[in-house]
Amino acid sequence: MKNNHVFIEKLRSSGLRPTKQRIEICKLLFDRKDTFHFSISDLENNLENLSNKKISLATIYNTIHAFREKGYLKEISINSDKTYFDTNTSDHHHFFDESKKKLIDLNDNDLGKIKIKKILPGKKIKSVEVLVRITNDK
Amino acid sequence: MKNNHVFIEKLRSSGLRPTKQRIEICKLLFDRKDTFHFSISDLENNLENLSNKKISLATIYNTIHAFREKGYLKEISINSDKTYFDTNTSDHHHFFDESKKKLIDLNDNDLGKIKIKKILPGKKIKSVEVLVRITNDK
DNA sequence: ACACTACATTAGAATCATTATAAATTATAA
DNA sequence: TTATAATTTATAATGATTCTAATGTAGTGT
Repeated sequence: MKNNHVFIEKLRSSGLRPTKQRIEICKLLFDRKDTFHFSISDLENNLENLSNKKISLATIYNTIHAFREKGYLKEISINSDKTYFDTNTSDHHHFFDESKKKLIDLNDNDLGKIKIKKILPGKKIKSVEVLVRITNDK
Repeated sequence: MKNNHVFIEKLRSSGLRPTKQRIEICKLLFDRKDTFHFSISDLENNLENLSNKKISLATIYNTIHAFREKGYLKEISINSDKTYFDTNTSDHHHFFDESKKKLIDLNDNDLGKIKIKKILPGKKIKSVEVLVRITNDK
């Protein structure tokens, strides 16, 4: 259980005012052992259950976008009606379980090295994202 | 310039009735040398310019979804407000040029083999998608 | 050729995630 | 404490996609 102070510092040091809504969302996202993959509606539901203070949907969107800009979160590319975010911001990839609509981390050991041989002059690589779609095996 | 007959056969052989709308869309998508990456609105614009018959938006959606189901098209995972499709249905991956908002094919030679070492019991791999985001070098 | 039926097309309405707006509230610095 | 700039909020607007139900059309059998 982390102290609020940790989050207040985290926010302040990246130029975000530590409001109670932001701290509440930090606690939910970052005060946990495992990676958290979530959509805005997941987050909304979790906030409603775990804290009795209601945070407006607009604030949830604003906060998550601010957190993404500050590098607290990674956005994950899935073709889905919803956008997914990941509290694990390190270089890594994902399974997407199409039956459960759940993301699963693939860490370095789970995936061979990816070698990109094509070079485009004047361009640089910003990120490499691998998504492995899986389904129930029949 | 391909003959309509080619498309009529293509459609019929996969169980789709060769209607004039479907043939028109086939001509636009598949009567070209290079891969075509497009969104529904791209397609809509192209249809409006290149053919004088108007095809309703609902039909464009229906047709593209049917074509995807029949394997004529691949859907591409980018985080975007729009869904993108690709006339190249072979196993391949993409650059996404974030400056130009354009997709570029990566063919087999452009990318080393991707090895997935993690196995989840009861699950099978449906697809592997690699997206390499690039920006202007500077 | 005719009629039948299942499949397709269509305009417009509905849906739903996300973004914008503008008024009220709050954090911070002076 | 006060000023001001950032933040939160309810609500409206947006826009891609899906749904609906009426009309049209292709293919089959007669």
